[in-house]
Amino acid sequence: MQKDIILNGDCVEILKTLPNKSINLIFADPPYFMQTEGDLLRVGGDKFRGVEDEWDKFNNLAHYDEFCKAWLSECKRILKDNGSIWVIGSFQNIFRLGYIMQDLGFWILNDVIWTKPNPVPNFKGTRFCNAHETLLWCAKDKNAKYTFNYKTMKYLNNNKQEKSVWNIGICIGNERLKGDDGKKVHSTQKPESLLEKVVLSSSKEGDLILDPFFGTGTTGVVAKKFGRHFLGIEQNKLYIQEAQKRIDKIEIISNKITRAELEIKPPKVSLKSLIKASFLISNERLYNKAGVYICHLYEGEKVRDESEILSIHKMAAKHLNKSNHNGWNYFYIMRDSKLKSLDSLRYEYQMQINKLKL
Amino acid sequence: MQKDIILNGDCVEILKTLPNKSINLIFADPPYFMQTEGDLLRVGGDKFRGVEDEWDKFNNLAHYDEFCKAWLSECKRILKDNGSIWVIGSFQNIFRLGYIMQDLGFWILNDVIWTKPNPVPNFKGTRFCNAHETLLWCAKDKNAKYTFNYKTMKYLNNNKQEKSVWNIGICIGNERLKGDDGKKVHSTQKPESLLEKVVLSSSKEGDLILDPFFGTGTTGVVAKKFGRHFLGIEQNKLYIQEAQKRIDKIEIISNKITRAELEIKPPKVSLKSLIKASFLISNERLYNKAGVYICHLYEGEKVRDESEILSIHKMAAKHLNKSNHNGWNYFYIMRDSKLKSLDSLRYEYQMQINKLKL
DNA sequence: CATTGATATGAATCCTACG
DNA sequence: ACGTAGGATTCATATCAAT
Repeated sequence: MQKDIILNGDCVEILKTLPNKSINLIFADPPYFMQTEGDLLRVGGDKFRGVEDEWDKFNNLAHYDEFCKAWLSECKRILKDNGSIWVIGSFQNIFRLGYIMQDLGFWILNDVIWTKPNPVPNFKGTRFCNAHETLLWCAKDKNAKYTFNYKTMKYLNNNKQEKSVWNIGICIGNERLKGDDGKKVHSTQKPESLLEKVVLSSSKEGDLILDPFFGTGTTGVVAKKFGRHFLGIEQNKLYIQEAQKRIDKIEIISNKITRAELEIKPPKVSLKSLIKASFLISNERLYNKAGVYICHLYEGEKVRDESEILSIHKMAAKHLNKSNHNGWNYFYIMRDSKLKSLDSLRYEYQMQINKLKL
Repeated sequence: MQKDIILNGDCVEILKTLPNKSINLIFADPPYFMQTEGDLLRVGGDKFRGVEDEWDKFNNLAHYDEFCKAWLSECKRILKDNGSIWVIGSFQNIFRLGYIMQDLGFWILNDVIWTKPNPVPNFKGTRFCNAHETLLWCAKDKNAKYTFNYKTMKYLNNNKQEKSVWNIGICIGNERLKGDDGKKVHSTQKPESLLEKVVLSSSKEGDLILDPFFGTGTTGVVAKKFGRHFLGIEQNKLYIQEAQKRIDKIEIISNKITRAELEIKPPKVSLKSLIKASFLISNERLYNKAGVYICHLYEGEKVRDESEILSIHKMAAKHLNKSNHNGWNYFYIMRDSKLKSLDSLRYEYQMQINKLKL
């Protein structure tokens, strides 16, 4: 299957040609069906140019629904079982999209709010200024596994759990593509920083990311930058040209964030193997963080205190008066009159194993 | 029709008894159909108590849809033509609600995001922390008029246009109703500050506000406080008791904000009537803000410059090189060697008229 | 009384690899 | 597919006890 290309043509027709379960991640920014009528004039009388493109014209809601069912059904078919899909919209269309996706069996993981510090104001003072758009992030079905680089997102959010509300400026300045006439090339170009969160949170290095409404290629730019592959679908040849120019300029970044190295799980190590490798001594005494003796190793896999034989986790929980706790983080051994955590031992063991393999 | 009472019984059945076009504003906080399964344990093993109420149980999405179609249809019937409706939900249900409301012909004015600075975290690190809920604000149909106290909301937002994203803390502390056991009375009590924005933005003093899922009565509390009437529907008698206790304690506030006095429009006055009342002189010269002569009054309704006869608005626009402009704010006359705006004259004229009426 | 620290809790679609 | 065991996972705020 070809990668890192932009296919020119009708979205649904091209989606139909793609093989089943072949895509890791989909980002879709479909027409919003804005249903605007007449001209909106700024104070002073010049015309506000929002979205007036032919691609945003539909006869009615039913027509729009039908279109969305078609492309979303194909997306579900071509998505890998452990893939996920992002769809962006605004109040005009996001309720159509969400409803249809639920009906198709997609399982909503989050609705993410993109709040804009610099939205287009409501010129006429007739409503609240529409200062956000909504993204739907869905797994293929209720029980499907999916990639979520939780720790990466936490790290990038000042070491706090990332929330469902993202504050990101709209695409302006140098990032915004402009034609020779100085006018914006695409009426709804998305900011790269928005796509960066999408890509970093829900894909891995080398993944294939599909964007069925590629436009001027923000998805391709970010995918390439972070070492993912992309596949674009776009009807408009001018957009494709502009997108390709942008993408060709991008240099690939590879670091612990793009490679999602923060997501690496602690090594699976047994107490027995730690004893065998002389990281622990048979029947060795275990202490808590404060250096208080709690229990001792017992027959390899268990620990024993004054009354019971338990797993390290159950024993830790018992002495913390909780129903469960991670024993690796709770227990310490004494080495050279200093406390040393079991957790650090398993990492050291893992490193030794890795060296032996080389 | 009775007001300021809480009706006990089935939501849809009671809605059916209410007369057509009798309600100014609806605020609906329906069950969300959370679809949780099993227990969610906190670190340490104690159970998280979210929504486990019977009222949030439905067989499936189709069952939930059917329920929502029923109560939303009745809401549309009883809403006045110039009324509006607010509905709150989260990603589990808001796409059902939005889709159904669009199908019923409601016209979405805004989807407002309630972002929470203090949400329940995602304990297991499996998704983005769900830190918001969504409110839909809709008019009865596409062409319906509706109340929006734009200037009031702007005033309350540090004189900036209020946006579609509201940052409000969840309901905790003294505001949160607790039983004798110290546990929350209602699992989803909404903060009063949320309802305050709803009521102040989209209703007038004396309006009748319906809440078909009254719960512990936050809507009633805020409605009474701001001089609106309310009508509650609630199945649970305990909730009704608690709500009534809260409401009885409330004292009514009446000021320029609750009375929406900032919304008063400039008086509709003709140039002719200003001349007739001697606020203007026939053929009087008009100046711009800088005191530069622009044109003079011409036959009562128009103004004339060196080349054209136009309305004051078109003339202002012409001299500003715009396609339109408010002439009342652009033009000044000379009185006692000082400039005086046409705008101030129409207010003075209006005041004189009002005094004569008394 | 002010400050610090421990504990409780809020609309939640909340684990996963292995046998 | 299903059960089981191992073990990974939270932020803001209110309350209350201790200093």
